Formats: sequence, structure tokens, C-alpha cells
Amino acid sequence: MTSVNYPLLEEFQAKTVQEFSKTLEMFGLTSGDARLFIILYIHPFPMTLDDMSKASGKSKTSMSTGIRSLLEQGLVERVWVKGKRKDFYQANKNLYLSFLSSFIEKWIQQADEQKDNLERLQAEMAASNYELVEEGSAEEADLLYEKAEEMKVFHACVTEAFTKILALKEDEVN
Amino acid sequence: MTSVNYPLLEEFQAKTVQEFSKTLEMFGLTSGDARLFIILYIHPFPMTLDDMSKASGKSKTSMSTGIRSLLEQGLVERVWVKGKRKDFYQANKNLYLSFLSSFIEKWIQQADEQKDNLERLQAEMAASNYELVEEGSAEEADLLYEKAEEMKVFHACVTEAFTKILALKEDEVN
DNA sequence: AATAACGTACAGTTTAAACTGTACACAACA
DNA sequence: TGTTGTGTACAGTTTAAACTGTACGTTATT
Repeated sequence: MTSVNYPLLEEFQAKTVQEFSKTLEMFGLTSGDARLFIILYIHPFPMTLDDMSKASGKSKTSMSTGIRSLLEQGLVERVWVKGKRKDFYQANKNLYLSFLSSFIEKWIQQADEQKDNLERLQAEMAASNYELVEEGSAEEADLLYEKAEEMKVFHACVTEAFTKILALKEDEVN
Repeated sequence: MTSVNYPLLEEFQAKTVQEFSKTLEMFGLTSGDARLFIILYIHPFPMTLDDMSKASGKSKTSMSTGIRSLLEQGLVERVWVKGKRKDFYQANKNLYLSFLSSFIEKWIQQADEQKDNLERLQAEMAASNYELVEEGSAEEADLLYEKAEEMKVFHACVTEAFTKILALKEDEVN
């Protein structure tokens, strides 16, 4: 364990966590998740919930929920250590690839989901055409319909650009 | 003005705002900013603070701070309407370009700023080398130093990928 | 010059997110 | 089978963000 007492080292570690977190927050991580990831990232070997709790000064419950969140985002992995009962976790080594793919994955999932919602909304509007005319808002409703169309194009553009980036980088690795 | 009373249209507008906002939040906008942007985006012509306040059901003060935030991010522009005293605002038409460049701009600025901070931190660590050895944490401090280096690489990678995307799309426009 | 209209600072409030501690379910070990 | 160790659900609390209303400075209009 790294635990004894290294005040100077710990000061530098704290500054590092503080600093790195800002970057990760740009990728949509909450401040808490970002901090937790960094703690794992700068630690030389896998940590348990208790280790993290101690290192972050937060409760073990926080670590549990935080780790789950990071796992779901594919930024952290569980590791088995023989002879130990506790779960160990470590941060993915390749920041670029894991953050980029995590981010892009989230985007695409969100875009897919929204595409359905938008089309459902458009269908609803089309179905209500008669009532909209009655109401005298048909013209503006058409504009709104068109906006949904624009939004779908937006999704397509972003998705295309993102997957292009990802493909580019995965090639580079090979 | 669009204001009279179009309950059905307004219902669709509300749903649209609700739905679109999610997408914008993926680009780091707060829920409030996202909603405000969408309100402007789906409105057929420029709006005043009072218009927005009415459309969103939020206070005028909220609109004022929200609009300022959107202006700073380059997502919205102020428009002059002759004969009117109030300020008018409209959303940038090209979602893709404005959000992408806003996002990337923010990223690059953040990365630049952090590069300085990291180098300052590294310098500090180098300067404290002797004390770190004394403390017995020199080895782990070296690892930490190395992490800062990795983070700088990460910044460089992301910045490169982002600017590439932006360039790609700006070409496409021409 | 006086009045009215407009946008924003600021202090206070509300709302939502993050965090904690206890209590419990489950698995490992004896 | 009982006992201890481990992760997580849940309710309650703390902390931070979003929002509001009043009050004020500024600019346009008369």
C-alpha cells in the first residue's frame, strides 16, 4: 500500500486530481466521477472501495455509486486479485481511446433514441393536421415540423463526424 | 406576435423543446441554456427577453443571464429591429457548425490553459525533487510526473481530432 | 429636464444534485 | 451453521445550482 505518510507527494497528487478533473468534466463527467477516475488513474495499481474512500475523503457509498457510473461508461474496469476478497478497480490506460469512444457511444445512443422520438412527434403533428388548421396554427406547425427535420440532419452530421474520428484513430492504432 | 392562443401548437412546441434540449445538453449546455436556445431556435423570428420569459415561463432575470451565457458561447446573436427599443435575439441557424465550433473552441481554450498549469506543476515537482527523495516518495512522484505528460498527450490528441473535424466541415461548406 | 422603458446586480429563495450513515442482503470462511 | 467481511439500497442531510423579485443605472422619448 501507498498509505503511510508522504505529505509532499500527497499535495502534488491533490493538485493533479484537481487539475485533471477539469479536462474530464469537458467530456460530460460530473465533478465527482472525474475526481474518482483521476484518483484511479494516477494510482500505480488497482484500488478497492476503501482505498478510494480514503484517498478521496468521501464515503464508501459514494465510491460505490461513482464506480458503477464509471463502469457503465466503460472508463474503468474491475480486476480480480487472487487471495483478496474485495473488488479491485483500475482506470483504463488509454485516455484518448476510452474517453473518445465512451463519449461517442453515448452520443450515438442518445441520437438513435431521439430519432425515434422525433419521428413519433412528427407523426403526431401530421395526424393533428386538421385540428391545427382549425386552430389557425397550421403554418407555424409546418415550420415546427421542419425544425424536427433539421434536428435529424444535425444528428446525422454529428454522428458521421464522430464515427469518422473514431475510425481514424482506431486505424492509427493498427 | 405569435401569442394569442394556440393550445395544440403550444403543446407540440413544448414537446419539441423538451426533446431537442437533451441533444444540446450533450454538448455541455445546462438544461436552462438548452431550453432557452431551443425556444429561440424554433421561433420564426427574433425575440425579446419578455417574449422568452413568457414562452419559457421563467423570470426575465433568468432570460437575461441565460442569453448572456448563450452569447458568450457564440450560439445566439443580438439583432437590431428598427423602431424597437428592446434587444432582440435569434439562434444561429446552422446547428452543426455553431455547436461544433463552440464546443471545440471551449475545448481548445481549456486545453491551452491546462497545458500551462500542468507544466507549472511539473516544474514544481522537479524543484521539490530533493524533498521528495527525503520523504521516500521520489519513485511514486516520478510516476505522477509521467501522468502529467500523458495528460498533455491526451490534450494534443483530442485537439488534433477536433480541429480536423472542424476543418473538414468548413471545407465542405465551401 | 422629466418621465418612462429597458436590462442587469444582488440578496434571498427554491429546486436539484451530491453525499453520508445505517441497515441489510449476499458470499466467504471457519 | 454461525460468523465475519463486503457491496449497495434507502432515507435523510448537506451542498451547490438555478431561479425570482426588487431595486437601480442607463438610455430613449417627450
